[in-house]
Amino acid sequence: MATAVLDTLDAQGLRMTGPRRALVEALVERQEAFTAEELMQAVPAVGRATVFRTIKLLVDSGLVCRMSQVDGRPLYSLSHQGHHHHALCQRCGAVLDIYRCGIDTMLENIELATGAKVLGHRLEVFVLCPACVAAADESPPAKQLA
Amino acid sequence: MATAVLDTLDAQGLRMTGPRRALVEALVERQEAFTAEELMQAVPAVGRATVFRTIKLLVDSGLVCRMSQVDGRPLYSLSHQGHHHHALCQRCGAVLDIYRCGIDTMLENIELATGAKVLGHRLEVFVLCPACVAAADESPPAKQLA
DNA sequence: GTTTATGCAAAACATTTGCATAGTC
DNA sequence: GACTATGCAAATGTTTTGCATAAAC
Repeated sequence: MATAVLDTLDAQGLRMTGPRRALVEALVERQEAFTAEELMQAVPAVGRATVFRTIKLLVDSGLVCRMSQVDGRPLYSLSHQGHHHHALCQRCGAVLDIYRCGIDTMLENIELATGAKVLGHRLEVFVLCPACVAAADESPPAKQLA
Repeated sequence: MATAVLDTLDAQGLRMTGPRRALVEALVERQEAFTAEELMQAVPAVGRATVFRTIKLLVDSGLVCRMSQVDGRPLYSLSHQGHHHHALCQRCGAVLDIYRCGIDTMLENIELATGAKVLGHRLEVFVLCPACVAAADESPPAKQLA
């Protein structure tokens, strides 16, 4: 599982070091979105600087995507494939991928309506995931990513 | 022009102080998006803390909307009406409002496809505005919000 | 006169960087 | 052995906070 990610790094000519291995394994293990701080807590042996450097490296490699939370702070998750968007569950922290979002049509309409040329976009959707919709009535929120 | 904004603050029981007036006027004067820092530079007489406090207050009042730049840093602009999105020109900093974006249909589809309940969303579109599309071939980028 | 807002300076955060050391290839 | 990555600690940049003062209602 983590191997695929590590292979990609290898293919990019990056060195396979202990810290990188440990960070990638931590990410794969918890199939969830994470903040830089959470990742530092998950792998305390690795220094802050390396965590930030590695996150940046993974984002640049396209292996991790950066999203933003409601308050604007950055959140990351392993990127699964191609261009897509995310729905962040506000209760449990789950991240749902959205592939067929129909945004391309939307962007075309924007170009037509405004005359602007679309260079890129970012869409964040804040949701309650199905499990949390079901659970929301019974138990209190358990939002805890750490 | 600035009056409408000030009236809204007044209606919310907030005091009409010199600094607030000055900040709101600065915002209205430059009909453009701004960062906290730019606003501080525009009204140097007002202290940092007050600038941040006032921005927050305006965002909470719905008078200003917070968006994010490509790098994730926050950008603000006077909000014109209702729910809408923004297209940020990457060359000149212009902000185009997008009202009829068709995103509601998209969100409904997301709910159907994933079973999640959509609580909210944020869409940022990064563009070249029409003027910049025209100018891009001739002159070099002049991105300068300050 | 009471309550709220301001300014300043300091604190709190999050992220980045310089540089010597250690690890990979 | 050459080059890259790491760790630490310090620097950076931005936003927040405490508290005494000043302004608004």
